[in-house]
Amino acid sequence: MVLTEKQKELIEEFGVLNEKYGLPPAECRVWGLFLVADKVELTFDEIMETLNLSKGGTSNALNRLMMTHHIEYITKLGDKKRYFRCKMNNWTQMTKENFEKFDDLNIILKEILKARTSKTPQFNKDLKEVTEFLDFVYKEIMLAIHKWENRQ
Amino acid sequence: MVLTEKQKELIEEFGVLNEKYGLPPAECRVWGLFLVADKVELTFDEIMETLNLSKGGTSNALNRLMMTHHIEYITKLGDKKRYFRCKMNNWTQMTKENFEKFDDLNIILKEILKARTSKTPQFNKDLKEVTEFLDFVYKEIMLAIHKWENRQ
DNA sequence: AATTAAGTTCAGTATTTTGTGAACTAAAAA
DNA sequence: TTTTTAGTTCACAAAATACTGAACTTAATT
Repeated sequence: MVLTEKQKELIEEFGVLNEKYGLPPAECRVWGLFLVADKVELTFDEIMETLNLSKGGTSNALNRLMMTHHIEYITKLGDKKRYFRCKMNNWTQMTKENFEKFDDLNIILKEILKARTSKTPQFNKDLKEVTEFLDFVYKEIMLAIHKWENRQ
Repeated sequence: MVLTEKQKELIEEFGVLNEKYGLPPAECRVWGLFLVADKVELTFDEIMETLNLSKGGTSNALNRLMMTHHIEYITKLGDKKRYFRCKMNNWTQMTKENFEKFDDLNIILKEILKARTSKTPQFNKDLKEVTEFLDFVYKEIMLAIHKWENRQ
């Protein structure tokens, strides 16, 4: 598969952004390829050749993307190959999970607050307010997602 | 400064969580120390000794935490030392910035959508819906933060 | 039964990221 | 003016991460 310069550029841009969130470069590029490619279904070899990845690297990236539910594969009768494709119906789920991780921070902050000395009342009050703020934002986000899911 | 086992544990827990978001371990521990310590103002040497960090490592961690506005320092007349402390009044700002980074993803997805082939209408429709979802959630989050900032 | 196809696994390498500690700077104290 | 204090800088070492490619597995085909 031949990519246009624009497609390559978008893959890299998408990659750099996701690397910031801890994904390995190869995995980002594979995910990005699914988003920019002119076809929806891609085979192992196509991905490997288009991105100049090794077999091991390709295998690893695809399996990680499947574990995180970003992609899936389908099979075709009388064909041994797998056809991989991007899952587009799980973004609200994915986003929800992301914000749940954001709530983990608040859980630890509340634990910290509970364990703090009483000798620093102003600090404790400030920290309490932070946890209240995070609680509030988290609830509003979940409400917003719920609102989206139940729209007509 | 001597820490209780509980304090040490909380520092590590807070550290592991923040390492997931790309912060170096030493920096996470320093930040965590400010959150669990029985004092609000800590000196360079206190931090270094309490966490068994090197001078360079301590200097680097403190400067990075200052650049990201997580901590600040005050000085005292007739005292050369700096007294570092955690900034607790910038969490709404910090949170806002975090969500702006979340919006960057949507900006790229919209670019990708614009550049896509017209031969994959279902995929394009799905991707468009993702961007609309992300738009919606982002707006609701900003609204929520605004609501919090303007509460009485 | 041998060969091919489609991928997996893993040892080793390359790269990047972190942290150390000694040498350095700049200001204050002796 | 020398010494001490408070911290910075930077070369190097250690550790973690990511990728490659060859050997392997499993199933299908010849």
